[in-house]
Amino acid sequence: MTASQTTDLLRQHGLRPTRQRIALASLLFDGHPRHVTAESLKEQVKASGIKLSLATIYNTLHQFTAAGLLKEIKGISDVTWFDTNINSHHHFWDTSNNHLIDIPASSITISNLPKTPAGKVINGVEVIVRLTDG
Amino acid sequence: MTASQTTDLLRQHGLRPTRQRIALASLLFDGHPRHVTAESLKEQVKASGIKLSLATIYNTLHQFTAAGLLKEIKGISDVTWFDTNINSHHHFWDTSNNHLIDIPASSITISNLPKTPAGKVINGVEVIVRLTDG
DNA sequence: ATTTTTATTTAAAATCATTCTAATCTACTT
DNA sequence: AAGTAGATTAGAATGATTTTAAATAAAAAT
Ligand SMILES: [Mn+2]
Ligand SMILES: [Mn+2]
Ligand SMILES: [Zn+2]
Ligand SMILES: [Zn+2]
Repeated sequence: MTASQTTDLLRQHGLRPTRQRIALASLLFDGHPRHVTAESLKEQVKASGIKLSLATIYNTLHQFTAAGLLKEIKGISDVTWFDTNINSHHHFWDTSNNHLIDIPASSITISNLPKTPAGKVINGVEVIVRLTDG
Repeated sequence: MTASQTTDLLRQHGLRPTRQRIALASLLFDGHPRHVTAESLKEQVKASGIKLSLATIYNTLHQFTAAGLLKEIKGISDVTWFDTNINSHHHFWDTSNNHLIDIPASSITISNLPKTPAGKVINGVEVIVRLTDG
Protein backbone atom coordinates (compact mmCIF):
# COMPACT_ATOMS: atom_id res chain seq x y z
CA MET A 1 0.00 0.00 0.00
CA THR A 2 1.44 3.37 -1.00
CA ALA A 3 1.64 6.24 1.46
CA SER A 4 -1.16 8.01 -0.39
CA GLN A 5 -3.37 4.92 -0.23
CA THR A 6 -2.68 4.68 3.50
CA THR A 7 -3.58 8.34 3.85
CA ASP A 8 -6.87 7.71 2.06
CA LEU A 9 -7.62 4.70 4.23
CA LEU A 10 -7.14 6.78 7.37
CA ARG A 11 -9.25 9.67 6.04
CA GLN A 12 -12.01 7.26 5.04
CA HIS A 13 -12.13 6.15 8.66
CA GLY A 14 -12.19 9.64 10.08
CA LEU A 15 -8.59 9.60 11.26
CA ARG A 16 -6.11 12.35 10.55
CA PRO A 17 -3.22 10.94 8.55
CA THR A 18 -0.39 11.74 10.90
CA ARG A 19 3.15 10.54 10.38
CA GLN A 20 2.70 7.98 13.17
CA ARG A 21 -0.63 6.61 11.97
CA ILE A 22 0.64 6.29 8.41
CA ALA A 23 3.68 4.39 9.63
CA LEU A 24 1.63 2.02 11.79
CA ALA A 25 -1.08 1.49 9.18
CA SER A 26 1.45 0.60 6.51
CA LEU A 27 3.12 -1.90 8.82
CA LEU A 28 -0.21 -3.42 9.85
CA PHE A 29 -2.12 -3.45 6.58
CA ASP A 30 0.48 -4.95 4.30
CA GLY A 31 -1.97 -7.42 2.80
CA HIS A 32 -1.06 -10.31 5.05
CA PRO A 33 -3.24 -11.13 8.07
CA ARG A 34 -1.46 -10.11 11.27
CA HIS A 35 -1.82 -10.66 14.98
CA VAL A 36 0.11 -8.10 16.99
CA THR A 37 0.49 -6.89 20.52
CA ALA A 38 1.52 -3.36 21.48
CA GLU A 39 4.92 -4.77 22.33
CA SER A 40 5.40 -6.80 19.15
CA LEU A 41 4.36 -3.82 17.06
CA LYS A 42 6.75 -1.59 18.97
CA GLU A 43 9.58 -3.95 18.04
CA GLN A 44 8.62 -3.94 14.39
CA VAL A 45 8.45 -0.16 14.49
CA LYS A 46 11.90 -0.02 16.03
CA ALA A 47 13.29 -2.47 13.45
CA SER A 48 11.89 -0.22 10.72
CA GLY A 49 13.81 2.76 12.06
CA ILE A 50 10.60 4.64 12.82
CA LYS A 51 10.50 6.52 16.10
CA LEU A 52 7.24 6.89 18.00
CA SER A 53 6.11 6.41 21.56
CA LEU A 54 4.51 3.37 23.15
CA ALA A 55 1.58 5.56 24.18
CA THR A 56 0.99 6.32 20.52
CA ILE A 57 1.06 2.63 19.69
CA TYR A 58 -1.63 1.97 22.29
CA ASN A 59 -3.65 5.00 21.21
CA THR A 60 -3.44 4.03 17.57
CA LEU A 61 -4.30 0.38 18.09
CA HIS A 62 -7.42 1.42 19.98
CA GLN A 63 -8.33 4.06 17.42
CA PHE A 64 -7.92 1.57 14.58
CA THR A 65 -10.08 -0.86 16.53
CA ALA A 66 -12.78 1.76 17.10
CA ALA A 67 -12.63 2.59 13.40
CA GLY A 68 -13.17 -1.06 12.48
CA LEU A 69 -9.72 -1.58 11.01
CA LEU A 70 -8.61 -3.98 13.75
CA LYS A 71 -10.20 -6.41 16.13
CA GLU A 72 -9.14 -6.74 19.77
CA ILE A 73 -8.53 -10.20 21.20
CA LYS A 74 -8.32 -10.67 24.93
CA GLY A 75 -7.72 -13.76 27.00
CA ILE A 76 -4.52 -14.86 25.32
CA SER A 77 -1.27 -14.82 27.28
CA ASP A 78 -2.24 -11.94 29.60
CA VAL A 79 -1.73 -9.28 26.95
CA THR A 80 -4.11 -7.75 24.46
CA TRP A 81 -3.76 -8.81 20.84
CA PHE A 82 -4.93 -6.93 17.79
CA ASP A 83 -5.99 -8.73 14.65
CA THR A 84 -6.04 -7.35 11.11
CA ASN A 85 -8.62 -10.00 10.25
CA ILE A 86 -11.78 -8.19 11.22
CA ASN A 87 -14.14 -10.91 10.04
CA SER A 88 -15.75 -13.09 12.64
CA HIS A 89 -13.38 -16.00 13.23
CA HIS A 90 -11.62 -17.96 15.95
CA HIS A 91 -8.08 -18.89 16.94
CA PHE A 92 -5.60 -21.58 17.61
CA TRP A 93 -3.31 -20.35 20.33
CA ASP A 94 0.04 -22.08 20.13
CA THR A 95 1.29 -21.78 23.68
CA SER A 96 4.77 -23.05 22.83
CA ASN A 97 5.66 -20.02 20.73
CA ASN A 98 2.77 -17.73 21.62
CA HIS A 99 1.46 -17.48 18.05
CA LEU A 100 -2.11 -17.17 16.88
CA ILE A 101 -3.56 -18.96 13.86
CA ASP A 102 -6.96 -18.13 12.42
CA ILE A 103 -9.82 -20.60 12.43
CA PRO A 104 -12.66 -19.73 10.04
CA ALA A 105 -15.97 -19.02 11.72
CA SER A 106 -17.47 -21.79 9.58
CA SER A 107 -15.37 -24.41 11.37
CA ILE A 108 -17.30 -24.01 14.57
CA THR A 109 -20.91 -24.98 15.09
CA ILE A 110 -22.79 -24.10 18.22
CA SER A 111 -25.95 -26.01 19.02
CA ASN A 112 -28.20 -26.68 22.00
CA LEU A 113 -26.99 -23.57 23.72
CA PRO A 114 -28.90 -23.00 26.96
CA LYS A 115 -31.44 -20.26 26.34
CA THR A 116 -29.98 -16.83 26.94
CA PRO A 117 -31.24 -15.20 30.14
CA ALA A 118 -34.31 -12.99 29.72
CA GLY A 119 -33.46 -9.51 28.48
CA LYS A 120 -30.02 -10.54 27.26
CA VAL A 121 -28.75 -10.95 23.75
CA ILE A 122 -25.69 -12.69 22.35
CA ASN A 123 -23.06 -10.16 21.47
CA GLY A 124 -20.24 -12.39 20.27
CA VAL A 125 -18.73 -15.84 20.47
CA GLU A 126 -15.03 -16.37 20.94
CA VAL A 127 -13.37 -19.76 20.64
CA ILE A 128 -9.77 -20.37 21.60
CA VAL A 129 -8.21 -23.73 20.80
CA ARG A 130 -5.05 -24.09 22.80
CA LEU A 131 -2.13 -25.96 21.25
CA THR A 132 0.92 -27.43 22.93
CA ASP A 133 3.94 -29.31 21.61
CA GLY A 134 3.76 -33.07 21.44
CA MET B 1 -19.22 -29.78 54.34
CA THR B 2 -18.01 -30.13 57.93
CA ALA B 3 -14.63 -28.82 59.02
CA SER B 4 -13.35 -32.37 59.28
CA GLN B 5 -14.55 -33.21 55.78
CA THR B 6 -12.82 -30.07 54.53
CA THR B 7 -9.65 -31.13 56.33
CA ASP B 8 -9.83 -34.55 54.66
CA LEU B 9 -10.37 -32.96 51.25
CA LEU B 10 -7.26 -30.83 51.67
CA ARG B 11 -5.16 -33.76 52.92
CA GLN B 12 -6.33 -35.90 50.01
CA HIS B 13 -4.95 -33.26 47.70
CA GLY B 14 -1.64 -32.95 49.47
CA LEU B 15 -2.42 -29.62 51.14
CA ARG B 16 -1.89 -28.93 54.80
CA PRO B 17 -5.21 -28.08 56.39
CA THR B 18 -4.40 -24.63 57.68
CA ARG B 19 -6.98 -22.33 59.23
CA GLN B 20 -6.99 -20.21 56.06
CA ARG B 21 -7.32 -23.08 53.60
CA ILE B 22 -10.13 -24.64 55.60
CA ALA B 23 -11.99 -21.34 55.64
CA LEU B 24 -11.57 -20.79 51.91
CA ALA B 25 -12.39 -24.38 50.99
CA SER B 26 -15.59 -24.34 52.98
CA LEU B 27 -16.66 -21.10 51.33
CA LEU B 28 -15.81 -22.38 47.86
CA PHE B 29 -16.99 -25.98 48.02
CA ASP B 30 -20.42 -25.48 49.48
CA GLY B 31 -22.07 -27.75 46.91
CA HIS B 32 -23.15 -24.97 44.56
CA PRO B 33 -21.09 -24.21 41.46
CA ARG B 34 -19.20 -20.95 41.94
CA HIS B 35 -17.25 -18.51 39.81
CA VAL B 36 -15.03 -16.26 41.91
CA THR B 37 -12.26 -13.74 41.51
CA ALA B 38 -9.63 -13.07 44.16
CA GLU B 39 -11.48 -9.86 44.92
CA SER B 40 -14.97 -11.36 45.13
CA LEU B 41 -13.69 -14.11 47.39
CA LYS B 42 -11.96 -11.55 49.57
CA GLU B 43 -15.30 -9.81 50.05
CA GLN B 44 -17.05 -13.02 50.97
CA VAL B 45 -14.26 -13.78 53.42
CA LYS B 46 -14.64 -10.36 54.97
CA ALA B 47 -18.43 -10.74 55.20
CA SER B 48 -17.89 -14.05 56.99
CA GLY B 49 -15.76 -12.34 59.64
CA ILE B 50 -12.71 -14.38 58.69
CA LYS B 51 -9.42 -12.50 58.56
CA LEU B 52 -6.75 -13.47 56.06
CA SER B 53 -4.55 -11.65 53.59
CA LEU B 54 -5.13 -11.09 49.89
CA ALA B 55 -1.80 -12.81 49.19
CA THR B 56 -3.16 -15.94 50.86
CA ILE B 57 -6.28 -15.77 48.72
CA TYR B 58 -4.15 -15.68 45.59
CA ASN B 59 -1.84 -18.40 46.88
CA THR B 60 -4.73 -20.62 47.83
CA LEU B 61 -6.66 -20.16 44.60
CA HIS B 62 -3.57 -21.18 42.67
CA GLN B 63 -2.84 -24.11 44.97
CA PHE B 64 -6.43 -25.34 44.67
CA THR B 65 -6.14 -25.00 40.90
CA ALA B 66 -2.87 -26.96 40.84
CA ALA B 67 -4.53 -29.60 43.02
CA GLY B 68 -7.42 -29.92 40.56
CA LEU B 69 -10.02 -28.47 42.90
CA LEU B 70 -10.56 -25.35 40.79
CA LYS B 71 -10.23 -24.31 37.20
CA GLU B 72 -8.74 -20.99 36.13
CA ILE B 73 -10.57 -18.89 33.54
CA LYS B 74 -8.78 -16.06 31.83
CA GLY B 75 -9.96 -13.60 29.22
CA ILE B 76 -13.01 -12.33 31.06
CA SER B 77 -13.12 -8.74 32.25
CA ASP B 78 -9.37 -8.36 32.71
CA VAL B 79 -9.27 -10.36 35.94
CA THR B 80 -8.70 -14.03 36.57
CA TRP B 81 -11.71 -16.12 37.53
CA PHE B 82 -11.73 -19.41 39.35
CA ASP B 83 -14.43 -21.99 38.77
CA THR B 84 -15.52 -24.74 41.12
CA ASN B 85 -16.86 -26.61 38.09
CA ILE B 86 -13.75 -28.48 37.03
CA ASN B 87 -15.45 -30.42 34.24
CA SER B 88 -14.83 -29.30 30.69
CA HIS B 89 -17.45 -26.68 29.91
CA HIS B 90 -17.92 -23.21 28.49
CA HIS B 91 -19.37 -19.86 29.58
CA PHE B 92 -21.84 -17.16 28.94
CA TRP B 93 -20.27 -13.92 30.05
CA ASP B 94 -22.93 -11.40 30.95
CA THR B 95 -21.10 -8.13 30.44
CA SER B 96 -23.87 -6.06 32.01
CA ASN B 97 -23.36 -7.49 35.49
CA ASN B 98 -20.09 -9.33 34.96
CA HIS B 99 -21.51 -12.74 35.81
CA LEU B 100 -20.58 -16.11 34.37
CA ILE B 101 -23.04 -18.85 33.51
CA ASP B 102 -21.98 -22.38 32.64
CA ILE B 103 -22.57 -23.86 29.21
CA PRO B 104 -22.28 -27.66 29.09
CA ALA B 105 -19.47 -28.95 26.89
CA SER B 106 -22.10 -30.92 24.96
CA SER B 107 -23.71 -27.69 23.73
CA ILE B 108 -20.77 -26.91 21.50
CA THR B 109 -19.72 -28.90 18.46
CA ILE B 110 -16.50 -28.24 16.63
CA SER B 111 -16.13 -29.52 13.09
CA ASN B 112 -13.89 -28.92 10.09
CA LEU B 113 -11.17 -27.51 12.25
CA PRO B 114 -8.08 -26.74 10.16
CA LYS B 115 -5.51 -29.46 10.80
CA THR B 116 -3.36 -28.70 13.78
CA PRO B 117 0.19 -27.68 12.84
CA ALA B 118 2.68 -30.54 12.72
CA GLY B 119 4.03 -31.50 16.12
CA LYS B 120 1.23 -29.73 17.98
CA VAL B 121 -1.65 -31.18 19.89
CA ILE B 122 -4.92 -29.67 21.09
CA ASN B 123 -4.72 -28.93 24.77
CA GLY B 124 -8.11 -27.37 25.42
CA VAL B 125 -10.98 -25.49 23.85
CA GLU B 126 -12.52 -22.46 25.52
CA VAL B 127 -15.71 -20.84 24.30
CA ILE B 128 -16.97 -17.54 25.66
CA VAL B 129 -20.42 -16.35 24.59
CA ARG B 130 -20.71 -12.69 25.41
CA LEU B 131 -24.10 -11.37 26.51
CA THR B 132 -25.33 -7.80 26.64
CA ASP B 133 -28.62 -6.22 27.67
CA GLY B 134 -31.26 -5.76 25.05
C1' DA C 1 6.29 -33.03 75.28
C1' DT C 2 10.06 -30.57 73.24
C1' DT C 3 12.71 -29.68 69.56
C1' DT C 4 13.54 -29.39 64.65
C1' DT C 5 12.23 -29.08 60.14
C1' DT C 6 9.42 -27.63 56.59
C1' DA C 7 5.48 -25.37 54.84
C1' DT C 8 2.45 -21.37 55.22
C1' DT C 9 1.04 -16.75 56.03
C1' DT C 10 1.59 -11.99 55.68
C1' DA C 11 2.59 -6.90 54.99
C1' DA C 12 4.79 -4.53 52.07
C1' DA C 13 7.38 -3.82 47.93
C1' DA C 14 7.84 -4.98 43.17
C1' DT C 15 6.16 -6.06 38.58
C1' DC C 16 4.09 -5.32 34.29
C1' DA C 17 0.65 -4.21 30.92
C1' DT C 18 -2.00 -0.53 30.21
C1' DT C 19 -4.01 4.11 30.96
C1' DC C 20 -3.77 8.84 32.27
C1' DT C 21 -1.88 13.63 32.54
C1' DA C 22 -0.69 17.73 30.92
C1' DA C 23 2.64 19.90 28.11
C1' DT C 24 4.16 20.22 23.40
C1' DC C 25 3.39 19.68 18.63
C1' DT C 26 0.95 19.15 14.14
C1' DA C 27 -2.81 18.93 10.80
C1' DC C 28 -6.48 21.27 9.15
C1' DT C 29 -9.37 25.50 8.72
C1' DT C 30 -10.03 30.34 7.91
C1' DA D 1 -0.13 33.27 8.37
C1' DA D 2 -2.78 32.59 12.53
C1' DG D 3 -5.95 30.05 15.09
C1' DT D 4 -8.03 25.85 16.73
C1' DA D 5 -8.95 21.22 17.34
C1' DG D 6 -6.77 17.09 17.49
C1' DA D 7 -2.45 14.18 18.20
C1' DT D 8 1.86 12.91 20.32
C1' DT D 9 4.75 12.18 24.10
C1' DA D 10 7.49 11.44 28.52
C1' DG D 11 6.61 10.23 32.49
C1' DA D 12 3.46 9.37 36.36
C1' DA D 13 -0.35 6.61 37.82
C1' DT D 14 -3.18 2.48 37.99
C1' DG D 15 -4.57 -2.04 39.23
C1' DA D 16 -4.26 -6.91 39.18
C1' DT D 17 -1.05 -10.05 40.42
C1' DT D 18 3.49 -11.77 42.10
C1' DT D 19 7.46 -11.60 44.92
C1' DT D 20 10.16 -10.95 49.13
C1' DA D 21 11.59 -12.01 53.42
C1' DA D 22 10.33 -12.18 58.08
C1' DA D 23 6.99 -14.23 61.38
C1' DT D 24 4.01 -18.12 62.32
C1' DA D 25 2.11 -22.67 62.29
C1' DA D 26 1.96 -27.61 61.05
C1' DA D 27 4.22 -31.97 60.71
C1' DA D 28 8.10 -34.88 61.86
C1' DA D 29 11.72 -36.32 64.77
C1' DT D 30 13.54 -36.99 69.13
MN1 LIG E 1 -1.83 -4.55 23.51
MN1 LIG F 1 -7.87 -13.69 40.49
ZN1 LIG G 1 -7.25 -13.78 13.74
ZN1 LIG H 1 -18.02 -22.50 34.92
